[in-house]
Amino acid sequence: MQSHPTRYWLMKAEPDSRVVKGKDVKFSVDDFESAGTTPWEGVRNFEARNLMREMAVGDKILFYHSNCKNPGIAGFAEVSKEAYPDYTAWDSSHPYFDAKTDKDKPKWFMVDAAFVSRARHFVPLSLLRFIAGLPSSDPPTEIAYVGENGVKAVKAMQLVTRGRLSVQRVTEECWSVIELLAEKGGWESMSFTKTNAAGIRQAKPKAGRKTLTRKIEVDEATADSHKASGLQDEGDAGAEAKQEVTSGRGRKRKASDVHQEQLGDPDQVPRRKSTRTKK
DNA sequence: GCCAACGTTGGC
DNA sequence: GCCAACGTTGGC
Repeated sequence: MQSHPTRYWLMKAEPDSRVVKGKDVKFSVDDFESAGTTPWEGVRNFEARNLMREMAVGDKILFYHSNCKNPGIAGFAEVSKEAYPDYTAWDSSHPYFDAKTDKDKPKWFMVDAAFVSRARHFVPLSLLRFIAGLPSSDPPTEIAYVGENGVKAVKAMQLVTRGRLSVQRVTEECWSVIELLAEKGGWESMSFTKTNAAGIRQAKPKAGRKTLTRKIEVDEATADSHKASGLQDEGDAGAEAKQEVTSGRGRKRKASDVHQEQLGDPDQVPRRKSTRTKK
């Protein structure tokens, strides 16, 4: 039934409890497994939204644990319902209510995702970063089975090169590598946490941005949440594809991610899919 | 339209 | 909890 080839995506959720407006937004692989199918609500980022609108039933999803002690891919899922308006944006009691949208012209969308399986071996981000930092395309012996193409695929993952988008496109090669890693494991004896074995990681540039300038005292007031909600319009901006990253402050990227989520029914526990919510 | 400030994401 | 990365807002 799909009129086009299956596509692959990576979607993040936060497995640790975090209370937002009185509701715990945590959504771990355990929660996902229990829920079976869940609406991916709360995404309030244009690029992430646009990607969800490209999803078709049957597309595969890498379920990622974000903003936690041990981030990484915890399971597999698939799109079970195409994008439709995210009704939580109209729920004024909801943490991610967006007063700027109206039902006649939905701005935010969500898809339904169905849990498929857990990763037999949790695939930590640290492993992916380690692979991405390898000097060549030769995988270490422990995971020789991923092959050179596998290493190349990981090196190109947005999860590694970009990071912040909570809904990302993933190549078929990448999907295969993650699936293999999750199935076979083998890196248990390696140590690449933090400084990781090769010390790779992206070293950080140090001079970078000047954002540091700001650190003022912000009162963390609770800001209204409206701010980020976006105002851009929906028009689809979609595509923006790439842009350059200018140096200095003005970087420009394009989209971003962000989503959060919320709850579904009053009875149900709210689940968060996205990573970070705003405070 | 540019760019500085700001607020958030999210790894560590 | 810290802070780097970066999207977004808003002044000009």
